[in-house]
Amino acid sequence: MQSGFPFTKFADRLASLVELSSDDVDLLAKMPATIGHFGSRDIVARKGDRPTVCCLLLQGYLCWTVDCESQQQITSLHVPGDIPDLQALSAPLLQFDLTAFGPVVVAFVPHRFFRELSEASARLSRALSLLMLTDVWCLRNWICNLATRDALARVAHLLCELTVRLQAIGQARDFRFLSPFTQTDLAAACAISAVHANRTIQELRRRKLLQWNSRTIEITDWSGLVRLAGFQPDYLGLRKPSLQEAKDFNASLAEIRI
Amino acid sequence: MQSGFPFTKFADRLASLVELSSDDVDLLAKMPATIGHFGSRDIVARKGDRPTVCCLLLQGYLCWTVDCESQQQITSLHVPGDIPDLQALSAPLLQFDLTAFGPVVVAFVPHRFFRELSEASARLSRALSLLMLTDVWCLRNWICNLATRDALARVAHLLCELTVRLQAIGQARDFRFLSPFTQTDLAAACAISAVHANRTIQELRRRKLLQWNSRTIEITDWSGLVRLAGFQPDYLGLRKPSLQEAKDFNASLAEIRI
DNA sequence: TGCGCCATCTAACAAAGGTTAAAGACGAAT
DNA sequence: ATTCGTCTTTAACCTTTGTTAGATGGCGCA
Repeated sequence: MQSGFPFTKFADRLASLVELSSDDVDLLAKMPATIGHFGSRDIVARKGDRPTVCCLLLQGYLCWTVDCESQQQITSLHVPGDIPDLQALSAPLLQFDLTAFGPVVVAFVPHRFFRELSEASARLSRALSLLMLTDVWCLRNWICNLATRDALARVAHLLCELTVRLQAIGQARDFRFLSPFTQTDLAAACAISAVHANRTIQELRRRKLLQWNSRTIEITDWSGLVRLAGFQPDYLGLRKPSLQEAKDFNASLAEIRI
Repeated sequence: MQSGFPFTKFADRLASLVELSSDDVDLLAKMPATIGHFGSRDIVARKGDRPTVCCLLLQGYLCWTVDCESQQQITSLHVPGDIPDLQALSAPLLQFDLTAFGPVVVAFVPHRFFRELSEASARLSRALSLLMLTDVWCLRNWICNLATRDALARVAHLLCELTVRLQAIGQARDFRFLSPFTQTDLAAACAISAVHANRTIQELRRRKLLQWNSRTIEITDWSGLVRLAGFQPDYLGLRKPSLQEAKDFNASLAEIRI
């Protein structure tokens, strides 16, 4: 299972951003990688580190976190296929902690490999740049989320983003996915208190937008959730109109139920 | 005044991050630039644009803004010497608006020039990477600021960051600087209402931490402001310990007053 | 000189969300 | 099966901040 696995995960993610040729995929297949396993809350890379490898996330979730004013704050969220520390490639001093949520598998890939990729293929170089850029877009959007939405819409928006990003890598096609996040984690991401996170989830449940039971989240009314959140996924840089696909899927679900 | 001016501004900024050799400065001096002037609230580059030049800020302030839920949100702040759209170099699709605050002078510099710089000098390449990276660090810190501090500390933190960044480029040495920002702008940056921004500023004045009159801000108690904000400037990546310098300066001021 | 515009300021009230504390619920380990 | 710890849920109360609306003040311009 392990052999070839890391690069396909990454190829899927890049393919969600740009169209890849078979030459590109051949180049990616040469990726040297060391596999690492982590448990929930393990810190994969720490503030102050100067790693010479990037973390390609294969399974689970990684978040950039920071202990600020005596509470942990989540500043971004990464799904399999992402390389959270790609932008640190040429200036590898970490200013934040990279924390695992749930059981996590990563591939450590030498910085050198990505530099060689960039030189070997203009398209791959562009793809890597886009990958970095979407992280920045996500950060600005995260700021916008915290700044302009109330707790309910904020949580809804986070779940919309998570769903679409999972769908872009072929997961959560049925709007259902496993989540290692506790309500306290959700609170740390959305900058609300844990108690209010609970109130908010219950309100989302009451509105029949989702179910969230014991580590499984299911979005039961996608277009309702999108409307509540004011979610516009263009900032994710995704090639496919996942939202439209999703709407179609949801519509078909609705038909079945009627 | 115009000739040579753009590159010195930029060299100052890079020198705040890494030590530059005279060769590096010679390379920077070859920077081709077109000067542009903008008025307050002008949009220098717009969401959806695909520019082939970067914006080197020479005078005034540029902010990345986004109209989200019918209100303008500021997601980052840039001072002279910064290149707000440097990270868009290789994937130049803009997802946000770059807005001028106050009268602004920029130098438009072709993307090509920065690619050539990176190839010509490893140190300059590293400096450019650091410049991009500090933007990302600032974004994560901005998230942390919105998420973990109340309005008073949030405003204090923003002013601390602004002061240190200005000092790093040789401005605001005496903790006094011109500001084109209205209280409404401050509110848009800190995600508070304009009314509350006013209350907050008055509280900062009442505590004798600063004066803010008709476009001029003066920090009158730097260490008090730093303490209130819980400000730790390491995320700015600055080479010089500006904070220490500042503390010394403030201490000397205090002595004079006694 | 006076007008209009915009920024600042003030006050009263309303709403959203934080805090504390304690009670259930669930799962893992013994 | 029991116990422990963590996660979820509930309730009461309180603080911060938002909202609305109007007053004040400065500045450019006719």
